[in-house]
Parts: sequence; structure tokens; C-alpha cells
Amino acid sequence: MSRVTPDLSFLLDKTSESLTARMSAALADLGLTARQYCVLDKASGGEHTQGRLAEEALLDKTTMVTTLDGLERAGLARRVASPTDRRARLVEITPEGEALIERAATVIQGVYDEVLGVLGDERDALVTGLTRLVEGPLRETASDARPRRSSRTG
Amino acid sequence: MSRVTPDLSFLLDKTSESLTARMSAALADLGLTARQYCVLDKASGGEHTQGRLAEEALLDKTTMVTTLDGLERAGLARRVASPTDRRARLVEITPEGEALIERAATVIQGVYDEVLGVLGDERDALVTGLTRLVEGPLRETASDARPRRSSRTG
DNA sequence: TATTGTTATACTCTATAACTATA
DNA sequence: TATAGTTATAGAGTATAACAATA
Repeated sequence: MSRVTPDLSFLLDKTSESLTARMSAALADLGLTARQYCVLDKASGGEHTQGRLAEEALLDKTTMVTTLDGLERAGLARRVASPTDRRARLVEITPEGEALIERAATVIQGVYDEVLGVLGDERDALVTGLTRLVEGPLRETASDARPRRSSRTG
Repeated sequence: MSRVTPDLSFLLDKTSESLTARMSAALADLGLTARQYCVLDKASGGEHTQGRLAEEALLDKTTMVTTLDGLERAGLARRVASPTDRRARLVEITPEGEALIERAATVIQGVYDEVLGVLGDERDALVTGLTRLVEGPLRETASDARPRRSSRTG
């Protein structure tokens, strides 16, 4: 019935929304949001400034502020002064944070396995394809092709 | 670096968000939002009540209300009384709406082709995989696994 | 003058709850 | 008592703009 075959944007929207809902429900038991887990995971095992972390997680810097506020309140991460740039903050995961990442990863892997279980050969291709889209044609889109505020006229 | 390999939810979120941004930008010239196009497309070529249309587009009924309000204001669709159920409304696409769908479909096909162009063999598998996820394990999620309002405790 | 991070604000999407009118 | 649709409202996610401190 669709004139555009198939409706890729619809499929991505609905799978994304639905999977995020599952993740959120599963992580809620651990007191984590999906975004907090994402940031926690990317921050772990390396030194990252707040800004660098935002880039990796493809989040706006203001979104990163509130995300880190939450993680700090929960005692899972800390902002520490960068020794080389007094404007910047390094994000440090606490031992509690590291421990929780491990538990969360197990939970998430369970969700993924359950969801992806219905796929056969498509499983790898799906992941590969999405990765190539994120790193390729959909990479720079964030600040270019997006009509954000109504004030962004030009 | 990710403990869960790979981060499917992250990939879906970002591709979805980015592609929606592209679609919105492309459709803005036609005065359409991505969601309006989606509903318009699904409503065309068949008789659908408002509620049935919401199911097909995987939208909440309240979201459908505002979407149809916009489409009616733009003269692209009409709500007409159902002859068999006086509670229900049938959604009817106007000639202007039908014409616009055709133009929008061309625009969208262009975006898809451009974006999916980087994929080779994964292209079909990606679409097939997403479709199976939407129709399968991610289908009923909407009202089950989702922690919506904070009031939805049980 | 540019950049890191913050605050305040606002817009979009989505959904819950309460309601009307039918069934 | 249940369902179709509406209204009002609220929450999450995201982003713009203005700002402070530093580069």
C-alpha cells in the first residue's frame, strides 16, 4: 500500500522507540535510564572530557550536562577537573558505576538476544547496515539537515 | 569498547533520529511533517476509521487526533461520519492530499535512495530485519514493557 | 575571538486521565 | 459496561541562546 517501498523511516522509528521502551523497563530495576547506561558505557575504560563524551554518544552538550548530573547524583560518575585545560571536565566512573555497568550489560544483552532471536541471517546484516548508516550518510545530519527550532530559518 | 556488542538501541535511536531529520527537512518544502506523510500514506487507498489508522501507524489515538487536525487544516484530509457507527470517523484523503502524497513519495524515495546507497547486500536484509522486528518481538511492546507515566506503577 | 561547560528556556513527540457520545 | 474520539495536561527528549570561565 505504501508508495515508497518500504517505509524505512517508519520502521526505524518504531523499532527504536519500542526497543528503547524495553531497555528502559529492564534497566529501571537497576535505577538506570537507557541514556545513562549509554553514557556510562562509553565513558568507562578511558579518559574523556564531557564534550568528547557527548560526541561519542551523539548527544548535545546540554543533554550531556543533565545526564551527568543524574549519574553524579546516583554516585555512578564524577566530574573531575582536567589537568591540562581548566575549562574542561573529565568524566570518571566510580567503582559503583563500573559495577553497575557490568550488571546492566548483562540485562541489556538479554534484551538484545531476545529481540534479535527472531532474526536469522539478517541479524549481522542489520547491525552492519545500521552501523554503516550512522557512520556514513546519517552522520553529519544532526546539525545540518534538521529543522530544529522555528527560529532556525536560514 | 562496548560491553554489549554492538549497541543496537543506540544504532536504532541515532539512525531513526537522523533519518527523521532528513525526511522532515525534505518534506518541509511541501508543508508536510514526517508523521503527517506517514498517516496520509496509510490512509490513502482504503477506508479507515481514525482508530484503525492509529493502529496501522502505531500511533496513540490522541496523537492521531492532532495529526488529523493538522491534515484537515491543510486541506489534505477530511473526517467524515461513519455510516455504520455514529461514534466513528472515517478518514478521507482530499484530491489535494492525494496529489501531495505523490509528490512527497518522490521526495522521500530520493532521500531513501541517497541514504541507502551506501549499503550493498545489507540493504534488503536491513529492511527485512527491521520489518520482522516490528511485526515480531517489538510489536506488543508499546503498551506492555514501556514505563510511561510515573503513575503507571503496576 | 573561540571553546568548555552551565543555566534557562522552549519545542516536539508521546502518552495518561477524564470526558462526551454513542454502542 | 465498553468503545470512538476529544480535550487537557504532563513527561521525556532534545536543542537554541545567553552566559561564565578559560584558552
